[in-house]
Amino acid sequence: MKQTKISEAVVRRLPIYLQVLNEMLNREVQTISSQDLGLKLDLNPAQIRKDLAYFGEFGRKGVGYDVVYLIEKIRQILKVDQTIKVALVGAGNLGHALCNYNKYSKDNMQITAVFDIHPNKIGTSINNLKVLPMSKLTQTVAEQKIRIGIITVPAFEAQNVANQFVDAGVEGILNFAPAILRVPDEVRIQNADFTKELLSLAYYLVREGEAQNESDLD
Amino acid sequence: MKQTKISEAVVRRLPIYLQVLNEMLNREVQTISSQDLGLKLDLNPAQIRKDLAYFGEFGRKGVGYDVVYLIEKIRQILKVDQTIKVALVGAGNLGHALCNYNKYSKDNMQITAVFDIHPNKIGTSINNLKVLPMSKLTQTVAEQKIRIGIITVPAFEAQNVANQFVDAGVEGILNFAPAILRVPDEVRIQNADFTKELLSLAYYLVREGEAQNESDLD
DNA sequence: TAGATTGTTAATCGATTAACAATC
DNA sequence: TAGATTGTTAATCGATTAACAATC
Repeated sequence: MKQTKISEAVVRRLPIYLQVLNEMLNREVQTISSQDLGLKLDLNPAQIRKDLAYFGEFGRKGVGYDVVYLIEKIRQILKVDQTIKVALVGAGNLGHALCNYNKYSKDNMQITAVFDIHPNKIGTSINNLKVLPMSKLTQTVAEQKIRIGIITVPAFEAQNVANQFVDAGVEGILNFAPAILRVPDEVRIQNADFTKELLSLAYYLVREGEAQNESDLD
Repeated sequence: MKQTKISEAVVRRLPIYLQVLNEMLNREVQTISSQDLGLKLDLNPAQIRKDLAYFGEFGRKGVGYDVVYLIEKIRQILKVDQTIKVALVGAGNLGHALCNYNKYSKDNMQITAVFDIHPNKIGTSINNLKVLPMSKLTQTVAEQKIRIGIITVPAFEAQNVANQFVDAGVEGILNFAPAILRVPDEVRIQNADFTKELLSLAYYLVREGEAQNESDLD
């Protein structure tokens, strides 16, 4: 109703807030101000207040935000107050890593099915999950009400897997393959390709023989 | 000299351009226009031209961009025309995955040393690299002229590893742990935490029982 | 009450896009 | 020459920040 169309930048900050809030929870902090949050995250307090205000009035003037309550609210916003089921295709090292993270996560996102294209992977177990053949994907997604697909296959297989996820009816795809995927508009794609992260990090290196001259003007 | 201070958004797009250009190269395409690139990437052609123009005049009016030449130029900008050495701490599944990617990558970023905190990992091999104890980190970074550190340890160990990387003199850190790391300003931190990616993806799911009403106004 | 901090409006800043002269 | 496409300026759009009344 009041939803003005939330920008991606805002949505990307919500999980970061959640992370700090969970840390606060562990330290049994009751209340946190936008000021404190801003200090921890190098963000402007006004921005944090504005981000949260898109979704409701979660704070108390003169006091700040109740940690437990704000966690609950952000979880609702992100829809992880309910369990969200996730399927993963690509039972390699990266697939294993994600399944393990999953096991220890407090978030309500659960990888409940793992698939692979290659016969030698099928039938092996990851975290008590049997690796299934791709032929079982559509059926499993429907039966288990899986809503998100994760792609951890090599780039050249990624589009094919994405197509199958889309046909099976997932609403979002997290893609780790270094490939540009085409999917219908109604399916959300999120890319998490660390080769690109690494390349953009390299940009900020100082080229050998080039002095850094940032301090010149101080 | 002409460097007006390039925004992060621009830097993050450069690896994406590089990816498409490499695909074009494989298909033996000689020349590509900002129009075509924009179509492939869902980006505005003017934005692409502007991004590239920050760094020089790489195109030809009426013709477009020479694929080979532009790849070369973007690699120079990202500083991956030279080999950049990378160290990784955390020889778990994720560490393995990154080392493997690395092996097949055409980019000049090389993981040349792997470390772990836990004695049972030390001495094992990943991709012909012996896993070293943390005590060897400083020395190895110096000797091998390693410039980037990757952190693939659990969250509670991440800050400690980051400190050691900083002390050893790396210029950038790619952090996969779901933790907020504090490092000096001159060290660049890039976070690649997929738990956050997954959470922000969940935001775009349609809550059960809520009809999607985007098509109402068409 | 005095101090602190929210939610929100207005001001600022920066990024994206449109438009077009230059030119291949 | 006519058509295409760049590099760049100006216009637009959107995101961040400052400021402050409301209020705990």
